[in-house]
Amino acid sequence: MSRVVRNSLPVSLRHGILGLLASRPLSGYDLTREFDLTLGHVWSAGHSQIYPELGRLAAEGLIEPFDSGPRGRKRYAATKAGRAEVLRWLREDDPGRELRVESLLQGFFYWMLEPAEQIALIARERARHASKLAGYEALATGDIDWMANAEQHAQRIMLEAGIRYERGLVEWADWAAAEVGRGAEVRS
Amino acid sequence: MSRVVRNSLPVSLRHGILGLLASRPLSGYDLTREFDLTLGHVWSAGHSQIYPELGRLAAEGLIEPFDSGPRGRKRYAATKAGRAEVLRWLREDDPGRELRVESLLQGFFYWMLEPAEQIALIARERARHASKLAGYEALATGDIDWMANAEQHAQRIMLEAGIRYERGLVEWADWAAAEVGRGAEVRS
DNA sequence: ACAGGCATGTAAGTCGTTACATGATTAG
DNA sequence: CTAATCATGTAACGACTTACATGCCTGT
Repeated sequence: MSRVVRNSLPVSLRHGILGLLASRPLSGYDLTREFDLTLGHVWSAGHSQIYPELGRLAAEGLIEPFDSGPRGRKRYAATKAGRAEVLRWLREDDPGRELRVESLLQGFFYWMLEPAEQIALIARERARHASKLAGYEALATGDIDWMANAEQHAQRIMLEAGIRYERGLVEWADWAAAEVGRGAEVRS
Repeated sequence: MSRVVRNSLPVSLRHGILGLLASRPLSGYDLTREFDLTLGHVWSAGHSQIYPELGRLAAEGLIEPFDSGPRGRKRYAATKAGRAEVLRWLREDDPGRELRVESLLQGFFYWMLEPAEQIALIARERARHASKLAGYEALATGDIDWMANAEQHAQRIMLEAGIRYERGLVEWADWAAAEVGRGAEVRS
């Protein structure tokens, strides 16, 4: 009997899926789209990760088949145990895992380049964040009725996190470009 | 001949290591500490990932042993090819990989709980970010001479990214808590 | 008819975490 | 002398990405 106790803590993917299925039935394809569009700015997942996980969740009794549709479409819904697990996760699992922002990692090494080139790279980074910010803001001020229900409202609240985070980084990029100029001057 | 071309793009870890070794010789232990303390707020890595990667980088001629010290300490330095690779990475590889913030993922599902509990969880999240922010600000205003050289200055610039990002999330948490209250009122 | 999007899955390989394992040096 | 910290590594497992593979509907 080498039965291992199983996932002690991390595994965000399964809880992301479970959380979405707790409110309404969705197919693997739907979930993929949801991760891409909605949860995407804090956690991403591709379909090749989602389909196997649906299988595991079903095997564990946390979700169950709900119905079928055209083109082999299969929707799943959270079971009672699945919904309970989402609540347990929210209440008990304090994730706290580190942040990962690959593009900012490069910033630590910009100093190896000439100031002009550094400033150009910072501008590229600014553009990346400004573009995301614009997208989020357009969504926020679009024609969605964010107060329609609690779930919709939660999405609006999380969208605001993205807006503030991206706005912070756009402002940072402007500050950083000026700062690189200042540094070059001081040391010249 | 099934010689695969190798890593086309991602692989941030190797470039993080290479970037650090491009400025000065460091041991695996030093690198682990550096990832933990300095690069940590945008990219993390444990020693069990670093030691094998040092072996691979050495095998590829991007780094080489520099010297040895007590307790088996081995320092490596970037070779000419290694330094060139860092510059190529900065100039050509536009990372753009998605952001990952596990703790914010939970926010999408808070609506399943009572408003009072939601607000408590948001407070926990606020505390997490406020504490990080305080740490970063203390560092920034501490007694480090950030203008001492270009590398030091780059670290100050990246520290500012962390400060602005965490500040944005602290402010977000305050906004979110108020917003949850407002939502509960509207729908009651 | 055919293009585009819907829809599901598998395989191979890399990345990342946790746990295991060991030992040397230094400060108190 | 003994605890803390320095220091390096491996193993097992789980997470994630990219590529492969297939086929069905619907709108034009």
